[in-house]
Amino acid sequence: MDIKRHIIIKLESALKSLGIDAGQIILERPKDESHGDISTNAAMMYAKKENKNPREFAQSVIEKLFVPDEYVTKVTIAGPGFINFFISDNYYKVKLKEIISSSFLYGRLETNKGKTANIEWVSANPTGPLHAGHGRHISLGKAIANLLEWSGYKVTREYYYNNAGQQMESLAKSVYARYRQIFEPDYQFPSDGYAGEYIYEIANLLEKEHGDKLIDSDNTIFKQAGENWCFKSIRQTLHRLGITHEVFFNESSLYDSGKINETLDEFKKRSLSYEKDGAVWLKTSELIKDKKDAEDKVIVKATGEPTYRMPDMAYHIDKIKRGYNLIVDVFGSDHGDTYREVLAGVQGLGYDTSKIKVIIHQMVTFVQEGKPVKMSKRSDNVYYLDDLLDDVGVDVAQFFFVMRSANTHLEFDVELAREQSEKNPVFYLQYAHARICGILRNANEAFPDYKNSANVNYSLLNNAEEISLLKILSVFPDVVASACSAYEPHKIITYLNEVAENYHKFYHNHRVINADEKELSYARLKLCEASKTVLKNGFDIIGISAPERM
RNA sequence: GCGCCCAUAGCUCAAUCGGAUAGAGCGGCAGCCUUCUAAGCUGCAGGUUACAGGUUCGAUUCCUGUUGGGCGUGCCA
Repeated sequence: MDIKRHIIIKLESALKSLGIDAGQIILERPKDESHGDISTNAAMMYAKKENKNPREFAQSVIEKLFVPDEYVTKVTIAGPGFINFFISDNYYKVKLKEIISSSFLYGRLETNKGKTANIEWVSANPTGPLHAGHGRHISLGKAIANLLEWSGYKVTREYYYNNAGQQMESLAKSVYARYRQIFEPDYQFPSDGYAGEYIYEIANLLEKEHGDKLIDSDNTIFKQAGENWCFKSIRQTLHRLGITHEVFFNESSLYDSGKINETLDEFKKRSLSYEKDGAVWLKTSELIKDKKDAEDKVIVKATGEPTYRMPDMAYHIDKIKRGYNLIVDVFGSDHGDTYREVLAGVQGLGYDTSKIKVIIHQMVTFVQEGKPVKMSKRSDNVYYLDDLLDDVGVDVAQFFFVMRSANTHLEFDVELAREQSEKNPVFYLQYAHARICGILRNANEAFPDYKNSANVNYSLLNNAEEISLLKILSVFPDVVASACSAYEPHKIITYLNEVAENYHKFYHNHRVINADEKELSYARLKLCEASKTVLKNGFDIIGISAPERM
């Protein structure tokens, strides 16, 4: 039973009997209770086309709706011409049964069932551990991947791995220098080297294993040791956050398979590239249409080496060819320009880029006592993601990173995040869950036969707090749908806050377990179970745990 | 200079393809624990949605301009 569908069908047939072939009808959940449970602006939309007074037109629509019926108790016209539907409490009790029986599946959608999605994110180069600033990117991607899964996609999580180029040479030189300094403290550290403390650690490992035998070795072993250490570090941090990528796509494979040259040839063939100053340029100024004053970009340097755009384009072509229904890229705002170039190039070669969705998120500032701080525990003055996770905990970090809309700058209050108190917004939600778990534990003792009770009298749930809790629980699937289509997991958090608020109010006003009123207790316990389900499922999407005790 | 993004309560942020009286948390003030978790609940105060125009039944949302901030603007990735 889907009430929205029910109402849409009624509206469509009402409009039809007025001679209007309705296109899309938009239903909303009004903010104000007095405006009913569901409202539509359809009358205003079509009145305009028909050149009629919206309120009068709404009235003629209502006359054709044939309400009240089993689930719709009342329909009113309000404001400039909204049609407001009031839904019977009985409907929500049917919903409650559904929530209980769906359990961990409640909120999972079929919208994208049978479709595949690829999401690529993190993709940090193996030149050092992840730092705190990476956190937003990582947590956001994790939550979006979860959202896609909840909407029905079969999701492939992918990491674009780049262990080539200047950066790796620099890493090798850095490791070598630290290694050699063990024996020759005055040995010069390269000016463009990685100053991080972890380089010492890698060097020490090499010394432990090989002594001084590597002094005359070439870069290879240092590069390998550095890469291995860094990549292991990255994966360990990701593991702490519960992230596993199914695919690590190695950039170098694009060279090995000849795809870079292939792509380059295609550009030439289509006259989308030209040579100038010894380099090859892509005509991005012509290819990019939605940005003013776009300039041409170099894709092959005068040295003969492709710039990063080349493999990026070949990579996207590869992903397109793999046939996903959706390809998601997550980028920080510092990559805001380059993705346009890459997509424009790919599109220029005739590929359909409409399936590629690029999520751009703004940067993070870590704040303490109201001031932006460079948090560092080490000599290299870097606040690593592991340090942040140690400081505030994995759940809190994940929550804070996903809490806000991605396209606005995020202020991460480390002080607040560290606080294990009611001030911390994570605990408000988790506390509601733990509270429910406590009650359910008590119920097992108070009513040993509760678990086996088949017939629960839901009609006993009649208080204002019970009804509004039921109503909020019933819209969870809609919230998942809207969060997913907008790629905005923070919408889930906003919603869960409403759930927790309604639950706490219910809890505060009504006692659940009461030996004298067994029937009522059972009904309320079901309401608790449903609340727990919604909270738990929501936590799963945003990627935090659901504690049973706090 | 140019491009992209942003500007909402003292602070951090929401606001359903443009909807009805712009909402939460924190901070401030005032209350509620002999009953299932007080990490909770209740009440009060706090706004010209940066500014100026425009579009329309209706604008925080769309358009133009101005101001202020973030990020780009490498033959780095």
